Amino acid sequence: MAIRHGLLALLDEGPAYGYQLKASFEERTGGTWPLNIGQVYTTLARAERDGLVAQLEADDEGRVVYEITDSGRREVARWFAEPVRREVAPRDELTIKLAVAVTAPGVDVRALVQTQRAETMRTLQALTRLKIDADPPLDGSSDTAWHLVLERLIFDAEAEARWLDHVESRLLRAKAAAETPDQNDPGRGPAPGRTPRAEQGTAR
Amino acid sequence: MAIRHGLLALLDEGPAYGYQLKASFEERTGGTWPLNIGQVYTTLARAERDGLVAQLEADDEGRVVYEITDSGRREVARWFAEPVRREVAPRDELTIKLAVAVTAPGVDVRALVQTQRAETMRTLQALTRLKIDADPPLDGSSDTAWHLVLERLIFDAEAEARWLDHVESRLLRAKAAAETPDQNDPGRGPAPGRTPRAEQGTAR
DNA sequence: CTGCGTATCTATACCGAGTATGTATTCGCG
DNA sequence: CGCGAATACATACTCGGTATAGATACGCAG
Repeated sequence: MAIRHGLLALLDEGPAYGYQLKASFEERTGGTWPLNIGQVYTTLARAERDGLVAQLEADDEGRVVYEITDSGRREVARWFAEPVRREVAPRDELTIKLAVAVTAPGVDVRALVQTQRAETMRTLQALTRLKIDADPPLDGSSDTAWHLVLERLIFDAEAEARWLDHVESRLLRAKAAAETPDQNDPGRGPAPGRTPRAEQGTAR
Repeated sequence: MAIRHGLLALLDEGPAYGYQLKASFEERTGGTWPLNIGQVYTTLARAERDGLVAQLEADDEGRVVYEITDSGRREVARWFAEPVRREVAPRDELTIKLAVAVTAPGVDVRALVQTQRAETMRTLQALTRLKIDADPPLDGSSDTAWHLVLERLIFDAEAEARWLDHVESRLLRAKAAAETPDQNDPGRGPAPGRTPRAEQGTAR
């Protein structure tokens, strides 16, 4: 519902038509998040269905202008007042991939991690370059939003890189533990020659 | 396509039916990502349509068993070999909210940030508690995957908290800069009245 | 042993986000 | 003039995700 609320918040600043909303939204995120125009119209249609916005009469050029309703205004206020709750963790493709990979036989997890790390660092560098180029408008200019978005992307990419390093060191430690099957770690080392969890889940 | 590939990778280890796949998937992520069973069937149906899996004859109990095809196997290999590329930044609700909030009139951004920070810290603590409880199976046990997932969630939550702090300090500096419009900050303060990088991305 | 709840198993309808495409008009510009 | 880009709206489609329905099997309390 992020898009819906975002558009609603824009409409809270005054009536607008679809294309205008698309442009406003993209401007605020510095083009980081291009919005498909079709999505704007369907989202507006759904918001209208739910009584959050209403169509005004078309303007001089025949454009369909939308206006926020009282109900919509309340919804925007609620959206801003309530924090985003991460009850269900967002499904991240990389995390899924690694979770499956470490438990699947015959997957070279270390290669996977290293390939991914290189890619993540590439992303991170591209973002950093963008940030340097676009440098710091310390004022309250309209670019602040775009900077915040950019910095969020950087923080996330850094977290991803750190996690990949962490995964790698964990893999190394697991490997070391497996290769020194002497005691000294009572009961932890898996029995050599067999893969734990040969069964799994829905035992038939 | 994360779900599709995840299920495909599971099928790469041997034929299975829908419910089994759901259970396997959830087991590998320690229940972090409950998978709606309906999604499994539709995903399997689409994968079958695309020639990645095929139905075997129903087993003794009449369950619909799927098998991966050669094409599917290639797809899995490709998935593991290629890194996840973040070409288009994922749309994060919080980031959208803040980007809109800082440019919207009449939104108390600092309150928003603080409310969100409290919520993020709550999430982070809950995750940390989980991690401590479930503690470290340093072996190659079946819990490794679940630990990785959990740690990823923690890293992400930490990044979010750090970002919120960063946003707050940026807001403070902007406020300070606005309240002391004297110089004394050579070259940093933007020329009053104009915004650098007015173009950028989707130039309006 | 009867029946109630829970787990297993499949299936379909629906929604929202996202993409692709089609169509028409306006506007800058060589 | 005309061509391409920008503006503007609309629809069809895919995919991930949720809700719900319905069927059978199983444990176990009364």
